[in-house]
Amino acid sequence: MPKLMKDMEKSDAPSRGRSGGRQPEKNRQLLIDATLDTIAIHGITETTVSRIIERAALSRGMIHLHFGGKDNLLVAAAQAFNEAYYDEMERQMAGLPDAPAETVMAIVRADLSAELLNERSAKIWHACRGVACANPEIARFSDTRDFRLRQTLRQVFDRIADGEGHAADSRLARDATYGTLVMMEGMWTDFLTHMDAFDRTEAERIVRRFLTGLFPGSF
Amino acid sequence: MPKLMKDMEKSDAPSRGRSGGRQPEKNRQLLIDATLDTIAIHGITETTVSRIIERAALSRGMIHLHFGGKDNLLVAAAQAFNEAYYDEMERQMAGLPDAPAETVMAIVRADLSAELLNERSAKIWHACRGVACANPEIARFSDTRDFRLRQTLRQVFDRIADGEGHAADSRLARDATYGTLVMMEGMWTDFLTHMDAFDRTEAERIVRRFLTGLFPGSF
DNA sequence: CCCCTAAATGGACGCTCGTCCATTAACCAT
DNA sequence: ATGGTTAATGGACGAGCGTCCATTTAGGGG
Repeated sequence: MPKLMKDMEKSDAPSRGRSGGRQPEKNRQLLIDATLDTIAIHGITETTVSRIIERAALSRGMIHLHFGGKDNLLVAAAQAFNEAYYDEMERQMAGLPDAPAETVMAIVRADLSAELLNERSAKIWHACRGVACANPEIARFSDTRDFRLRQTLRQVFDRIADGEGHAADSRLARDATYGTLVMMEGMWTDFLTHMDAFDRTEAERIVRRFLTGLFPGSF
Repeated sequence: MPKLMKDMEKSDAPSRGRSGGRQPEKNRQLLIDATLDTIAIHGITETTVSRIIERAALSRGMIHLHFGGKDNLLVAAAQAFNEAYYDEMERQMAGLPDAPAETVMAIVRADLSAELLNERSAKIWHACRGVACANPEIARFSDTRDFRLRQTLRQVFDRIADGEGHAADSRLARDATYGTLVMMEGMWTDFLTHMDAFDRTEAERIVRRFLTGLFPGSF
């Protein structure tokens, strides 16, 4: 059937035709993207091999060839999703001044930004969380996300607490970290069910109110 | 096969044997319970008709007989789950003094109590949220839960804001409502993935810190 | 006591799932 | 050109899904 494009330009990259040729890396990525799209559109329950390969416009056997099965593909998709989250987070955080309070708010703002929190990502994130209960492989990636964010926030809050001289309240930085994370997670959940009514400005203001209460001198 | 217990005591209720007889209401409830259990144990993806009827120890046709199909059973189960949440919430709130701040903290404490927030309920809640994206019928019940909690909290926070004289900050009660809800939702999510490390005391303290920041005179 | 209604059974059905493999097509080294 | 290697195809397969219905069973009214 793919009789078209016999020998076309093999211009820019070595051993990589424009299309119709063999491109295992590209097809691998195509499958991952198609999987994430399908989860976002149809939900994890309705994410089937047939739907994924239809969306990727590839043949049925590709999943088995590149991933060895549907389960492994789901794991790879979850991993790719989490990496994309961090890449975008770091992109938004690049070149920021070193002011601790501003760092925290930048993290919050990035986490709630349209690039990171949107219909597609919220649905995928939620689906990953759901299957993570039964799939330790996927749980690992979801947890990594939490862990890195948690680490970063904790360090910054420790600095802020030191700066304000809250030696008396040993649990302050810890509570700030947990409270901030929990608020962001709750907002992702809320976004999922009230997408149209969600207001990023309002969401950010509420987190700031929380932090103002804990660190009056910094926020 | 159920040849046992031909005619036993038909004591307390009219036309209702102890067991082995015909009890449509009881079997309906049995199916709902079995469905929720299966979701909690195996996850929504692995919740099949076969597993449900196996757990309920009923025959295959019962689902079609009582609910007309698996989908309707899931809706009924989601509804029952939400009703159980509110029943328990009201049970814990019964006979409380009318102090506004105490009412808020009682709601938070109840929402985080072992009776309402446990492995089973967290998993079911999460699964319901997930399918709610694709199933408007289930979304209705999940939303009802939010709506009633939101209403109640908002009223109480309005009273508190009035009492403290925060007329200048028109968004205070609103932000307090949204922030409290979002924190509770985030904690349910966090509970799901870090069940062993979850600490109800700590969780409650963090919400209180948030509210102390907003209403220093009341919390 | 028997019959009628409704509850309950469980196997048969068609369908879709995920897996796998025999085959074909493309690329590279010779 | 040719042969070898690997990407890619798509249909076949058995298993399991949810639905449905012919049949059996229980219970109360005639």
